[in-house]
Amino acid sequence: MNGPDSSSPSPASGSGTRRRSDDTRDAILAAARERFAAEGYERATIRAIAKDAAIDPSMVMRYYGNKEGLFAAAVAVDLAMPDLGPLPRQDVGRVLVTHFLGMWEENEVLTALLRVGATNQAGAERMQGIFRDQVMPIARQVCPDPEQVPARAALTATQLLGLALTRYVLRFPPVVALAREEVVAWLAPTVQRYLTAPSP
Amino acid sequence: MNGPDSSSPSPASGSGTRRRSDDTRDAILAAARERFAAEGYERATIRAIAKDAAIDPSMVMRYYGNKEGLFAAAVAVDLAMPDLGPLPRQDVGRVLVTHFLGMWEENEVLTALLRVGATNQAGAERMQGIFRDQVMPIARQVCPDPEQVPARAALTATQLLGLALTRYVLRFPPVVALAREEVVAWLAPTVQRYLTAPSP
DNA sequence: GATGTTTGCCAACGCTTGTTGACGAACTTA
DNA sequence: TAAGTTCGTCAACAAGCGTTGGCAAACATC
Repeated sequence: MNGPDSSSPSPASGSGTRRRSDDTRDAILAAARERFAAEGYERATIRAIAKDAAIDPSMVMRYYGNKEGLFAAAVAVDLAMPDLGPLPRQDVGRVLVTHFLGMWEENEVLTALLRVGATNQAGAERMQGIFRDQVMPIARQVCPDPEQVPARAALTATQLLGLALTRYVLRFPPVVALAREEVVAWLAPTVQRYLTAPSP
Repeated sequence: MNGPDSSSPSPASGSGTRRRSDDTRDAILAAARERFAAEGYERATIRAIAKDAAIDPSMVMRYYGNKEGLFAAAVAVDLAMPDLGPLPRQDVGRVLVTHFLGMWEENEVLTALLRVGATNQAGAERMQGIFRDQVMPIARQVCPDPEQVPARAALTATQLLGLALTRYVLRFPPVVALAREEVVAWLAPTVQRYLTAPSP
């Protein structure tokens, strides 16, 4: 049998011997991430990704089934959210904005996901899932009223994703020009207020 | 001669007789706006737009030259920014957020532009132009220090575009669920601070 | 009524896309 | 060494794309 190899044996994970083709698989994923981040879903063609990875386009199909499967495999996001429990309440804004900026600048997957999410339904749903599973839980740690958690997490998302959009996707010059500390100094109070301040 | 008719005689403008084909032109633009807003640049095909407008695809080419020309003609954005001069300083945040929300909900062109801007270079540059020509000037009316105008306008853009992104493009459920008054109540102080508060 | 222009449809072009299947080389196992 | 599996290339496909040019009907002008 020679299917699309949907049972990927987690090559990077410690256990399991590394297969001979895993270098190729990794090269494909790296190229895919780069293309998706730079051009979005439709314009990142399988042929271009294969060329970047220096292999034949049909290999992409064999290892990831189809383009959708490649995208799903390429963008696996772990925001690695910090634990806000043992933190002074007044620091959560600064810590979150700092963490968010760091994450975004070292990880092109996030830009890829945002670019794709803007035009692709599957991409948008993926982002919704990340928000629900990784952002809302940490909001639950600091929100005064549990009932307000979704709304407060949502407000935080508007500010942080708006920063990512204008800085890393649209690249508005004055947003790009801001130093990281400036961004933190301005945005931290906003996030702080959305998460912890009493309702207006 | 029978060129792409680049000298469009502004049919809707009061002066100038309305040509026989202007209904077709308008139908094309309306269909294009809808498709671009719903699917982004690449997936909004000329064939689909023509079908929506109930005409032949070749008509689109004759009237707008090519797909790029169609996009340029379809998304002409006027934010109709209010004059902040005769306004109490403490009201600018609320007025701007309210205006922004209204604009965005009655005008699908804005969603089209944001969706396209995320994957298309021309779209991103168009957004930069709107920010530069329509947003920065009104920031200039209320900013204390002229030198800080770009940065403060940029911060405002991160918040407002982040709201548009999560509410109208990605459609995060908790953001969609917010009532307009809630959005204004939460975001107005943020915008107010970005534009008028002393630097942090 | 004849002439020229405008409006629209039709058929086709060249190209790119995702995707498939056959086949040889490289490697593994016995 | 022999058999079987894995890895990779090549050539091709069907479909869809933006785009083009020709031609017929509708209209305007004289």
